[in-house]
Amino acid sequence: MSVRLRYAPSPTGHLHIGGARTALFNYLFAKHHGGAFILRIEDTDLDRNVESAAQEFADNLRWLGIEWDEGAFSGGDYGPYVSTERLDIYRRHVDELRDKGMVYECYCSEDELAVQREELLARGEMVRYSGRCRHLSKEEREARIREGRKPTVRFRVMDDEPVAFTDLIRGDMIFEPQGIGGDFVVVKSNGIPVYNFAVVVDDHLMNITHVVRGEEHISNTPRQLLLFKAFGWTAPVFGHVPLILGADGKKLSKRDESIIQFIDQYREYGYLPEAIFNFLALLGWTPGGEREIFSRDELITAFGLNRVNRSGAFFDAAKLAWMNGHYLRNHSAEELLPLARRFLEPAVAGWQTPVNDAWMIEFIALYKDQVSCLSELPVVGSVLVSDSVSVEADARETLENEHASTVLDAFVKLAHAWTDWTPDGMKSLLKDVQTVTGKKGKELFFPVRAAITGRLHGPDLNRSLALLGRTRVLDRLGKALAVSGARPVL
RNA sequence: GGCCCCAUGGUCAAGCGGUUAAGACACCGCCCUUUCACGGCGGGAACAGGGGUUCGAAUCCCCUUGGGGUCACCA
Repeated sequence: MSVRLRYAPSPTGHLHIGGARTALFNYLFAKHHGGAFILRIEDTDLDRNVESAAQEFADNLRWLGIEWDEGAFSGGDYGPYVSTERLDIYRRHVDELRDKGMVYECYCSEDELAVQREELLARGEMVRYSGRCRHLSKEEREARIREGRKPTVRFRVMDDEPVAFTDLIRGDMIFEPQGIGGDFVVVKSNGIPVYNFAVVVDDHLMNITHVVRGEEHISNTPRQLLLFKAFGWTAPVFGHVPLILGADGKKLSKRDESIIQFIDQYREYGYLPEAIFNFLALLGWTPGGEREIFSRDELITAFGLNRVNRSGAFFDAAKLAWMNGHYLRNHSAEELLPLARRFLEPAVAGWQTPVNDAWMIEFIALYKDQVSCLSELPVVGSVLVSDSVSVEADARETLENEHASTVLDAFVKLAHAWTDWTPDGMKSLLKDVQTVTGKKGKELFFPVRAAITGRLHGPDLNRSLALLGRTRVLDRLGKALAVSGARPVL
């Protein structure tokens, strides 16, 4: 039988790196085994559902290159793929358990439950439901209904034997019946099933063979296993992946602002999906060996749950930045243009002469090797992209130096008549300046660079000059000359 | 607190009884370069502690310590 895995988020916010990583592991595992990857929306918590969140999940998953074979927003043979569209399915299954006497209505209020919980917690015991409504008589039930109480439906936990399963990542797991927490709620008082119930029904009906999810779900597993058993179904195989940790060493909280953790944010900063894909795959999993740059197909080929780590992993944004830079360097400026355009166009919006694609490609080529994301392009290249450039202290010092004025004066005079403003042309121009002034090396290049960019460091000077163009170069040289004072040699 | 999970450098991690304990990110130094960046070379930096088992433990077992997850009518 072919393998089927799913990613089943609840649409309560943005896709974050933890969720993306879970989706990715499911995807990689499914594809590795030639099986199906499914996207299901688990929206049983009506209060927390966020409009358009599901759509946003789908968009970001697609952007990352994590495509699903069936599921929400694309359909398939096992739909619907959204919990709230499956309510009647759940209802039928609750009825089935009720007929078997395996569930019962519970009329305890949330306040009453809270009091019991506090008591148990204070006593240091595992919180478990008392079973108070387990054996209510018909009269007692009717009395409660008359009080206006809306019941939940609880699953009757028979605490006679431990629940065990073999986790694909952690090995054998055994839960003593006491550790399950007593009869648990399966349908909320609003008639909507609880996640733990819905996933079981959905996973079975959708023929899910492997459930790969975060470690925080470990304690849910025995309850779900009990449900599978109650229905007489074969449970899927489980694999619990380690948590992604924040700087504090705790499970990454969506409210933790010390770290950028939403996929759409990385998208905004101009990260490449393939870099995030690669990075996330290696967070908590390793193919072994020393390599760490892998294409999507290579990851699919290499992936396996057996090499997933068991301990939590700190999310190292600096390494992601490095990896993204690596991918940037491996793309040509032409390839990057469509992605970089939205960052560059606003940056040059104030320019009198409109910049064309060729200009932007050359600009990208000049700077792409030193940035870690596309949004940094206009920042590192600000001296070429802005019309008001400040002169840094060391650059000013250079300009005030004696030979600077000599070089600049010669440059200006030659430049006025110069027609070839290409990088090669600029090379010849500088050569001529060298010939005329006798200055070379740093004495030649530093003053020119300082004059046109206001700083001593930057990318290739010839190309920078060509990009700036005649008008701007002449304009900036004029201003620089005012600083250094003319010492003509021509 | 109960239940459960985890433990190699600052971080990601290789290692599965015998290694000088890989590699990458970050950091530092040198080289390349007109400069910066890229790149190359080099450096500092780790097996939480204690008991076993064994000729021999980072590797296997136990305990301690530390960290984490979870205890909802949330997922």
